[in-house]
Amino acid sequence: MPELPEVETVRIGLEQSTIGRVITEIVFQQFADVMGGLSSTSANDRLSGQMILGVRRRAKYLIVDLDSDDALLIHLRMTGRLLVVPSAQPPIRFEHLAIVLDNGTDLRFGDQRKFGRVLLVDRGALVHLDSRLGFEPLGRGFTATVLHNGLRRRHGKLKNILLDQRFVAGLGNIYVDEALFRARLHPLRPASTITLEETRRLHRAIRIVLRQGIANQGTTFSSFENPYGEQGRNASRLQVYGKGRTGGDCPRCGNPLERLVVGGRGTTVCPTCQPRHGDHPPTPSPEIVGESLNSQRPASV
DNA sequence: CATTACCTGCAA
DNA sequence: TTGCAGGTAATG
Repeated sequence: MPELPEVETVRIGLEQSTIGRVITEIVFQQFADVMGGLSSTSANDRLSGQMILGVRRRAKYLIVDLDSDDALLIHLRMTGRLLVVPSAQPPIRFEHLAIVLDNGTDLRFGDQRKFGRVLLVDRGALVHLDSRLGFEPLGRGFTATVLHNGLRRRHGKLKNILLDQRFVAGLGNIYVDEALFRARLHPLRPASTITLEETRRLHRAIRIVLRQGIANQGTTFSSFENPYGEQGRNASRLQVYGKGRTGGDCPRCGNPLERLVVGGRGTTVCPTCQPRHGDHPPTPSPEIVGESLNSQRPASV
């Protein structure tokens, strides 16, 4: 389930191996609509001969800048994969598109569930994308103050708002649950009631879990891999995500984790450490254990 | 605001 | 056989 750290991991991988390469051919495979209805002929006409100038990320989108005014706008959604492989290699699993490059490698896009897209867009059109996305949570503009101001004027459940890409762009289900746990905030907490002190914890937690995810090259829960087919190492660093289903215990207080549905998504909380109402500190003092949690934090990105 | 559609593999 | 997984757009 690619979220910001996974998409960033893919971006870094693509940057290392595709910049300066020229597209020689586009080959459509299983899913004809992977480019949003663009035909194979049109895709080849417009893309062949174009050089890849850079690979950017905005929220969970990848933007491959080309040397005309074009860009490839890629979203992996749930199960999309991008791999760099030798051109002679047979199609990857669920391959929908092969972008043949001039150095004997292909950029291959596959997606079991066909939610993901590789769109050819005018680069100028990206401002519209940008305008409907909120803060980059690792960007300079995303401060605790900004987060606090945003949360207090929103009404709704904290988790829903953190998942809203128009507010903060790049968080998904995994990292929201992790950030809320680290900040000791309940996902159902009305966002407008969050205090500045709590917001500072949340802000810090968001940045820590995302940076840790990137440093570990993403969370491989089932199928995520980087463009070279390597799995992410972050799954073992998760504190709560995925443990609620299996009856796991809170890594901070040892009580059983709880599973609920928030905004239609499976959610794991510690009912003790993430009290639903109020600003009371969790019953067991988190300080000592909390230090060891923080010690997992990787070098800043 | 919440729910459904989009898809498919896999666990229950 | 059912339903869950979840990012986003569309719909109620």
